[in-house]
Amino acid sequence: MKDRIIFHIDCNSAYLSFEAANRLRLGHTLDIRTIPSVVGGDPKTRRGIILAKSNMCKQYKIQTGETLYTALAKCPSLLIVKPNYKLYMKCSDAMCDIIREYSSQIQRFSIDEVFVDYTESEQIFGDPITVANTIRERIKNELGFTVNIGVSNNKLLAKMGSDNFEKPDKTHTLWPHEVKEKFWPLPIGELFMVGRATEPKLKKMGIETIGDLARMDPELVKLRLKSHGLMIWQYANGIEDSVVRKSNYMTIKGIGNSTTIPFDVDEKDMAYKYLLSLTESVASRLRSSKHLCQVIQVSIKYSDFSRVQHQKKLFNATDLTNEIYFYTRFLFDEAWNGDAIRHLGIRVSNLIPNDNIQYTLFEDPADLERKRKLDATIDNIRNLYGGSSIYRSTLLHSPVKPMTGGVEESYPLMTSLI
DNA sequence: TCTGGGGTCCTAGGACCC
DNA sequence: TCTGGGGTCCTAGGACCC
Repeated sequence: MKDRIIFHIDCNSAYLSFEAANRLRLGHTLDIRTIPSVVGGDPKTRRGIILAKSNMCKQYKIQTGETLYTALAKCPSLLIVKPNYKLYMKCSDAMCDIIREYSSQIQRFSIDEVFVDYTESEQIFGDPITVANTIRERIKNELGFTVNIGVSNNKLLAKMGSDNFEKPDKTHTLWPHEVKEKFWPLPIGELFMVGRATEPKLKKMGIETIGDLARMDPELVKLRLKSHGLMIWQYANGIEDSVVRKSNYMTIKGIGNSTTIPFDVDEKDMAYKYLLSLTESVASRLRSSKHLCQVIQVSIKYSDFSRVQHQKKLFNATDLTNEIYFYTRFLFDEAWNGDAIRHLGIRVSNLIPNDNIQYTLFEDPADLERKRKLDATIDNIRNLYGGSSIYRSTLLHSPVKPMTGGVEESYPLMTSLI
């Protein structure tokens, strides 16, 4: 069988580059990439962490994920921009439009990452490196931001090629014959799927580089780290054969929303209000995806950052806001230990298509139809006039918004496995 | 560095069944 | 019968990604 040719295209400092390009397009004269600047949340609402940073932040040792507070201490003149996800989505769409001109086999891995299967396109467009460079130049010239492109025979090596070598605005190959020389010397923490917890375990085994892991006995790694160990051993050896899937939109596994509350909550009623607001978003997204859920999960993060999570499998699948809210309260009561709450989340999963509603023995089908119609009507009003156009009376005179969380439709979803 | 919000998958233990 | 083993379901928690 013919070897595949895979690209991985990765935006450099995505959110910050998108902001910079947009400001220039609007006529600003300052390119915020040339000064210390970050995209981040609002510290007043306790969402103050850095999501993306300009290259100039490096000299101040500002890190992605740290608080704006500590970053400002390192660099008082730091420019802070609030995130604008609608803009980022537009940039991502525009980038994909360019990429699609060169292959129909593309997979949006996240808002700023795309896999491309170039195998079939080679006979039309020619040399993959030349085309990768063309795509890179076109994105820079037409959209105003830069990308790194990794080229190889599988998705893992393509991704490692775009992530781990010189940035920004570069194309790198990481063909299997280059693995030993270019891939193996990298520190083990750079390997996809080796994170905060796995890295120290590997280091304890004397593994410092990706090559160290690749040369280990796979049985030994599996013994210590189970199936995850075997997987990262294969990754270290450049072994990975998943296909570039057109879209994972149809195979969505769950829908969740969560929020950090601007103040600590220690009253059940206030917690319920946030849960209701979250339920409104989750249930409405569930209905618009045309699914019913069979599992509901509530998670609580306390002010000391410890967290608990309780879930329940339902007897009958549902998409009704009120029914989901009922179980949400039940699960919250079960899980909450009375301590001050910082963060609340709701997730629904075990989804099934909504085209075949099971009527229960104990419920009047006409009554269920009425409830479904009510939800559908509310969804329609919100689609037409916005999320705040219709309020639950309990949320009217409270700090809680009628809906909390939610993502744009067709927002690219990623899975932890590539 | 005192840590957002959106996801997915894996594992271990207990309940329950045959 | 107080004792086995295997299978499946459910739940809580952990790990990883961007």
